[in-house]
Amino acid sequence: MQLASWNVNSLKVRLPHLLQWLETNPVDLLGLQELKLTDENFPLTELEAAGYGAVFAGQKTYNGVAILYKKATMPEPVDVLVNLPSFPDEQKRVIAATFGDLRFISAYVVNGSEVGSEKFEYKKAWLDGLLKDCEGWLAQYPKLALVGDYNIAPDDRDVHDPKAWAGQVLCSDEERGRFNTLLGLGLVDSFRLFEQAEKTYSWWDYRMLGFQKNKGLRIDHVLLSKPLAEKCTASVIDRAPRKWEKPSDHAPAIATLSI
DNA sequence: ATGGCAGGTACGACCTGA
Repeated sequence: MQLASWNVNSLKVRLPHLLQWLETNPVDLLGLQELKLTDENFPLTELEAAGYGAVFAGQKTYNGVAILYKKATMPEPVDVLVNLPSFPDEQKRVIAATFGDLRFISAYVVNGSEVGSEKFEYKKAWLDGLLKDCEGWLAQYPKLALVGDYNIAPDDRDVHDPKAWAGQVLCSDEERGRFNTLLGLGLVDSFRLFEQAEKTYSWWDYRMLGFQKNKGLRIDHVLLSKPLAEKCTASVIDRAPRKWEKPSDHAPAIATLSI
């Protein structure tokens, strides 16, 4: 089976890309972030026509997350949870659901704007809430996947210009420390289980020809609990849709599991 | 050092993203 994550930066604009991508990448579960639309505008009809069901938590203008599941291979979702129990939040950044014995979570971690800013404090507090809840989830669900836009580049290999980004938002010790704490709880960065090409990123700035110059960061991750990581046979980032007309600034991350 | 691009809101100019 395949588990994936994609920050689509407006599902309204990116629906054609999503449908096209699913045609060639019929993943079983897909976490989406930055829907930027309300629930009544969620394109459920179009996705169901493509063979996918969905659970979603939308929001006007900002944020919004969803989980798509392939109806042919996945059981119906149960125990749907929106947002973090440990961090009450108006912003829709987390959705979780159970498919059989697999707990799948799609997360849109706070950006943080600038180290030291109010939004950065919100990011740290939000991540602390995630860490707290994750500890409980891992105890409850041996097979757990936490995918999403983490807005954290875990180490310098994940940054096109580590010197320029040193200490900056997405790369600071405070953010990386929390990411490592997450790994310490028992999650595995599936991407690093395998040999990877250098300078593989998942996000490129729209400006300054970021993609053309490969000035990117790897901030979108598929994290797996150990029982799932043991079954993981591949983990890649698909740059292809970043080359399409009017792309999202993020590329999808995909893990393949032998289950 | 700065701004650059894109989406949304709403129809002018601003907010947010990373």
